[in-house]
Amino acid sequence: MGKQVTEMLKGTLEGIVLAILSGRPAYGYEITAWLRDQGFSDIAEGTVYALLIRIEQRGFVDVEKVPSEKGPPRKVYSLNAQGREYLEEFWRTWSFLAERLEQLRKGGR
Amino acid sequence: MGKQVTEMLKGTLEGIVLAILSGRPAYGYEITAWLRDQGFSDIAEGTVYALLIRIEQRGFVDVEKVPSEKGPPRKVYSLNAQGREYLEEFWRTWSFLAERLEQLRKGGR
DNA sequence: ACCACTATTCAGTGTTACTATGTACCAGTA
DNA sequence: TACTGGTACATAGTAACACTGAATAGTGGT
Repeated sequence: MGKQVTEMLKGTLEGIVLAILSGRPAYGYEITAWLRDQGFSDIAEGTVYALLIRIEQRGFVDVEKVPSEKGPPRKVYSLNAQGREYLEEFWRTWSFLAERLEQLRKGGR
Repeated sequence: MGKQVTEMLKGTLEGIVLAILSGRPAYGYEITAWLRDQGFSDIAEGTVYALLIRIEQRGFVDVEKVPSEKGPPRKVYSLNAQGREYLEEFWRTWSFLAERLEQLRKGGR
């Protein structure tokens, strides 16, 4: 999609994935497919997996290995209490930024 | 303000500054002060100056040195045609991201 | 002479997403 | 048996960007 999105995703992709997990548990391959479906056409698989490992190490998610009918076992991630707290902080930060951007767009300086 | 904002600003700060310049020409010190005023409390001066040099090298702005009543001369930046084009692309990218984020926030997965 | 404010610059660091590749498991088919 | 394709995860190296911290420099007031 271009470099602009790539840079903008820094910081927000993490929130996006946490938001997805707040709805229901999911695993990497599934998340990647969903993102592509939503128009994030060139998010690399490696990016998602790296991100998942990161949020696991920070303690935002619980992990469970679940056997798959097709292929190797899935690592299913679910948001825990700490993750929900962090997600709420993410939304506050996002709101702050989005409000200022909208003001700027509407001709404000 | 925390690391979350810092990461989220990657890619958007550039758009913010371009949007500011689309209103009227401005110089670094002024932009930094304005940002701090808007609640971006810990955007480093160095960050803004580096960004200005970057967008200058990409050809998005025209630069003019203007003597200041107090202190060294100002480098006044104004958005040129190429910059306006890039800014529009920025808004499209931002909209794309913002829409998906809002959907996610409203419980959609 | 010294300090505060204005104004710009730059070297070094950390974080994050991308590229590219490798590993591995399973089902269908020639 | 060997091959292909879809599923699923991992990782080393790279690029981009914002931050830290410091340096430089001009002006006015004490």
